[in-house]
Amino acid sequence: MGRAPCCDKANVKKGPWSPEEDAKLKSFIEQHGTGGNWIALPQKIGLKRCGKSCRLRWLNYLRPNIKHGGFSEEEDKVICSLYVSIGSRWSIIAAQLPGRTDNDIKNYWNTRLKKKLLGKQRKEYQAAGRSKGNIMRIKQENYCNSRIMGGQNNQTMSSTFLNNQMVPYWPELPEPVAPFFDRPEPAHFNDHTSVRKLLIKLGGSPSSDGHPCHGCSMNLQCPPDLITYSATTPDMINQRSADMISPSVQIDCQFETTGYGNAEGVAMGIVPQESGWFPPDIEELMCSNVEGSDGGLEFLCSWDDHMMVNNGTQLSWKEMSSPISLDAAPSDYDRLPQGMAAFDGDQLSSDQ
DNA sequence: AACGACTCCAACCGCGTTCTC
DNA sequence: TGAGAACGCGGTTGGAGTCGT
Repeated sequence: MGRAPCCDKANVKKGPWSPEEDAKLKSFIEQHGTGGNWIALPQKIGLKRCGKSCRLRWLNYLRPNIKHGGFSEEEDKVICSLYVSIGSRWSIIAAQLPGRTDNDIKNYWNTRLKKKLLGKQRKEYQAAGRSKGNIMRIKQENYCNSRIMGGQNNQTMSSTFLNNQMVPYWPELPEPVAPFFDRPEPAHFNDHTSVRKLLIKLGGSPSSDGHPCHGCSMNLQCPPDLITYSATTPDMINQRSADMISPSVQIDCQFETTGYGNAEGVAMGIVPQESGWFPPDIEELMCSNVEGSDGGLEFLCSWDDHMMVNNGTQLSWKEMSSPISLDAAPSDYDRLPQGMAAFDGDQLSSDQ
């Protein structure tokens, strides 16, 4: 038995909203709130719209204090940083950018930001005319230096982020174990995942031999086989997963994680190092993030270190106290009871 | 001016999660 | 406790606008 439709599809209007419909919806919600039931709301107002459509329209367009377009550099950085950390969880990212909606950020990322980053990096690579090996070596040194210099604790990261001085500290969110065999084959290039991995890579740098910290003066232990790891059976994967979260490898190998996590939120998963895993243009880009470029990704380098390591100790998700509020996401607006006027007033007055 | 390619974004769709009874 | 309803989210699509030829 399939899922019941949320509304009578035959009797609902679809497509762009008219100014009259907008006015009706806005006026009603401002006066009465949503009543906690989007499905019933269109009937109350006399709109021939699906409740879900009303909700979307309100959240993405009619809600007070919505900003459209004109993303700042700071916002770009926050989006990229959070994308690296948590992936395409647009609602969480949106919660950190006041006035932005998840849909807006998603569109911005897919249509502009991603291309902007890719385009810049390609140009610089072509202009630099450097060999991949040289660039990787430079970047690796850069990464290791930043790692050695790193040492900020949670609190410092929190305050600097809140002052907009630095990209945020954002721990890996816990996810169900996503085994390594989930990674796409080269022939099935997964754009979201791969671009994210790319950003992670640009934020740090593996060495050419596959060890992320080869030559680094810190005593980092990261078995090379974890980097070029491959497993073909669930048993192998489980065993490797257990290995992965042992204390000796957690800290260093986090840098190469895909963002997957185990139940405790300890990130697991390895970005494949084999040449040819990324498509040619992405591989080219991966090698083009040279020191001193203004491609806009350098901030990821220092941030990745801090993101994963706190005073030399791997923290689980539960142990971390994110400075970024997960509450008060824009979508919480519609949960407000009828007495939402106070909230509205505060929001509006602070914005005017 | 006309046309096709491309870009952008509002809106839709489907599915996992949460809530309610 | 389980089923159905509703919510919330991320991926995708359609079409209007823009650009290049």
